[in-house]
Amino acid sequence: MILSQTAVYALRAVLYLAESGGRDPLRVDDIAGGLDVPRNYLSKILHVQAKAGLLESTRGPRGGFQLTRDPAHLSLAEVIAPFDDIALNSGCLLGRERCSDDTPCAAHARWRDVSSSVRAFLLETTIEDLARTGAEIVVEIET
Amino acid sequence: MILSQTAVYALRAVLYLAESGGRDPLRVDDIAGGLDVPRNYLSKILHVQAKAGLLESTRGPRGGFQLTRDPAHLSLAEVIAPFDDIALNSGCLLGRERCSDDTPCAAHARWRDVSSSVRAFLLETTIEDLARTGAEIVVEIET
DNA sequence: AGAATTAATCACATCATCATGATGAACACA
DNA sequence: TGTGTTCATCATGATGATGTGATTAATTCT
Repeated sequence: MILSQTAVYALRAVLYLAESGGRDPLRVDDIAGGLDVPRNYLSKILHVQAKAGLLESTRGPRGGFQLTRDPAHLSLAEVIAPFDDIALNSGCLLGRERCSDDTPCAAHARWRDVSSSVRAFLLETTIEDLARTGAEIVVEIET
Repeated sequence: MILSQTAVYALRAVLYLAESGGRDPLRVDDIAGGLDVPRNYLSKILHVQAKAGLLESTRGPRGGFQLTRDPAHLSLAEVIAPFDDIALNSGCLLGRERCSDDTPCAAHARWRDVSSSVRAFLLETTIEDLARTGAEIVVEIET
């Protein structure tokens, strides 16, 4: 899988918040229930996102989590960043050094194109893009 | 990382064999030493590749591992297959189902292009492609 | 046959990821 | 003030990926 389970949870939670209008905070219990994701695990993930500034958390009655950012200007990369290393090894697929710039292997240029297209996708796609035609968020993950 | 450590070891080992001419078998000790990779761990990996038919192993003196295939017709995908699931989730990035074909989200088509370009790269690039201008295989992996 | 060499295998150890249950800390509201 | 609600955090466990050391099995060569 290209994203860790944690990053997928993070994305789906942010998406869930974006699709819920975002007027009042949503509780962890509701988000976890809606996504069918482990509650306490999600709680930690949301906490990390709050510390990263993407979410605002409020405790006590009527508390919960809210987006602090406009989904139209929130990239997938930003949501993923606290969990997965997005660098995606822009150099060689195998982590070679001699293969970076000076003496590229025959596949080097093609790989660079491919890997940078993945990066570009994550940087340029917004949460709003995913939300549009808001297909329901489904549990099924490839085994 | 897009590939597991194990898959990277597998690729580098096959590459090492391809670059060594392949006339006589190479011992695990030599490959592991040349790549600076854990010996016994590599041994298991090579064993799996032998069972997959990519390598031939011979025991006893003058034994070791040899490629059974022409590097020019051996794709990265074939080398990786026994270790990493190459499927790369051709559907939605988030594993949604409703987002597959009928009601794609706004990002769906772009992601499908990106993910299929990764798949195409792995399927179409050969070991020989990597070996050409045979940049030395270096240990450094992005932390 | 016997000794040396080499892969194959076994038995663990270590670590990160993913996950659960219980408890603590902040907050709203009567 | 007190009570319930909610996030925050702690302690622990399960699992798989990665890695290590010792032993076994097959093969070659003398």
